[in-house]
Amino acid sequence: MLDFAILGLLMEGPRHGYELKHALGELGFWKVSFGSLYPALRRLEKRGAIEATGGTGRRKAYRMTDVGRDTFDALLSADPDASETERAFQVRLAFLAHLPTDRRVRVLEERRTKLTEQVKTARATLVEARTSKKATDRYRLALMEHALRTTEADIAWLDGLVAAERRVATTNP
Amino acid sequence: MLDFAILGLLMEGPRHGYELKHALGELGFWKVSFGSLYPALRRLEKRGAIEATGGTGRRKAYRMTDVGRDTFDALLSADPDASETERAFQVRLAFLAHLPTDRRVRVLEERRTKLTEQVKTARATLVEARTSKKATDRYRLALMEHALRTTEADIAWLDGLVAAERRVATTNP
DNA sequence: AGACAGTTGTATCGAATCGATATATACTGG
DNA sequence: CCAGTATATATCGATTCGATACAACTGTCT
Repeated sequence: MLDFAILGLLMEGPRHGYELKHALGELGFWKVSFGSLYPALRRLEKRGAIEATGGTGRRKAYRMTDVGRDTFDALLSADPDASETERAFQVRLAFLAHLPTDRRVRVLEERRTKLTEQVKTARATLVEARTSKKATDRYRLALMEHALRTTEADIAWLDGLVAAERRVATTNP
Repeated sequence: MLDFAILGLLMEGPRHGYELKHALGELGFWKVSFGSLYPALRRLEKRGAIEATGGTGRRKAYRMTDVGRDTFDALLSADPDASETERAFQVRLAFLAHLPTDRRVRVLEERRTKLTEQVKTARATLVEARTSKKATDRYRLALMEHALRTTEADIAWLDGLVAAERRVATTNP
């Protein structure tokens, strides 16, 4: 996933490691560590997906290669299977603009489906915990409720994104 | 952190691996993998914190030892440093009831402080992104906004927990 | 009874990621 | 000019992940 994210960022021009880390961090959902980042850059370089261009001073700027662009397109277009992680989805979302509208909506709706199932089981678990003979710990109940509410909020957010996408699609056909 | 979580769950009685995985999953914030769980059990057993008691059939139930109880207390009482992870906090929260009220409030408020700082920088980043010359990608903006709103919701949630804690403290002094 | 499918349960492998730490250069305020 | 902070790359060991294998137990259909 980190490889995907790096490639996505490099699509907009050369960057060096530190910049990539900050750019990722700014998205708000992943403060990637140097221990992940630099090995990832090495990985991508070895595969020929990126190449180092002498940066200013001690900086080592990397830029995309044709292989890299192909790799990125492949990762972006691969339809997300059910086992896709929260983080994987968010990275995909960050670069969703590279896909055509209909594909975007599909990605969003698949995620929605998954979250809806999660909410269903979470609700069941919560009911179980509340009606259970032996009282569940107050803080653990709070954690469950919070997780549930957060997921519901995520669904609402997705709905907003889908609506926006459809709006753009109709006004700009 | 997994070790901490396992110990916390075992505080309430013997459990076997599969049960521990499900119990953790039910809390809603961590679907731990077998690849993490079984090595962790091995780790704890080697340290003498837990011991296997012959479970039914192929099950291997583990129970706490005195060493384990001490380890758990130490982990629980150690005041969380600033670098504490989201997940570390949530695990701590799951077992917060083992601490006295004043310590509980302190844990919650330290977390609150941290999230408040996060909100501050996230807001700044967002303003920067919106007013920047080169327009930021729509989906990346959406990700930032969502991360911000989620964090704000987390803060409100924490406030609720603190309020509840104080209520309990005064009605039940 | 027997066969077959699904759930339960433990285990292990390689790879990705983390968190801490080391080190060194550039910038900035006093 | 010096001290402190931000920038920047790098590496280490340990943790966690995701996939997979496999075995035993629990039905259920015939």
